[in-house]
Amino acid sequence: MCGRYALSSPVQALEVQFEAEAQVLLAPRYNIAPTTPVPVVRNGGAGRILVLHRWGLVPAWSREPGAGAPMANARSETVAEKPAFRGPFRRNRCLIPADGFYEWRAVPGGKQPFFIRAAEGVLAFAGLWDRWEGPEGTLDSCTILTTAAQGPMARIHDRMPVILAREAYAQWLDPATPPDVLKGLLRPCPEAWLRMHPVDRRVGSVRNDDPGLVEPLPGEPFDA
DNA sequence: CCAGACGTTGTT
DNA sequence: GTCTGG
DNA sequence: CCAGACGTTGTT
DNA sequence: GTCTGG
Repeated sequence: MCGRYALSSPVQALEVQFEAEAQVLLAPRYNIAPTTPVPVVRNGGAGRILVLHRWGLVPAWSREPGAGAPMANARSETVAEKPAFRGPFRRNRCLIPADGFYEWRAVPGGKQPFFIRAAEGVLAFAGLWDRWEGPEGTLDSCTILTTAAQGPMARIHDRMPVILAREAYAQWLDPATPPDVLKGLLRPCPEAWLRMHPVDRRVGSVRNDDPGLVEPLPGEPFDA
């Protein structure tokens, strides 16, 4: 699963890695939660753009945005069939940049959060977006695809975000890519792309947002 | 035909 | 919007 | 994802 | 316990 992540890389670095034109300014964020606006890379009029979408998909046919359960994630195994995701899977695919993401492991007496970061550069989550239009205006929203966790990740949690290689960005974003090719991209990424370590429980509260959240927790036994 | 649903996760 | 259930 | 809230009535 | 907010 992926329900909290961090992105502090400068927007210029994102423009280079994703070959996209940023249409927003970004402040560093170390505790990004569902329902907040997040940067996504998607096709714009003339090329790739980096824009903000609400994290938690609101389908175009929703009666009220915010009604119904939050859809921060979509299972990659069923995304092509589920009514809420099928349309966006065909037409509205996006990349969601992240330095890394948090997962919580149940331990006696509570939950221990871990930060799983990119071994190098910035991660690209596979995402979908949709546009809801109501009387009050337009809401662009997005969701992060998940897949089975593999390797050391699996000791913390059984799901993880789909993370794409740079070589896959164009295929994922191209509306003409056949569904069977897309499905081939929806796999757990190689273990070598990730590093992980326990972090302070402060990350649990979304009110906390500082660089200390992603730092390794001193003295914490780490057998993941 | 119309009405109603449309999601994931973790925990028990 | 599109599918399912009645 | 976790943290935090969770309510009505009548009176001013 | 369950929903809402971030």
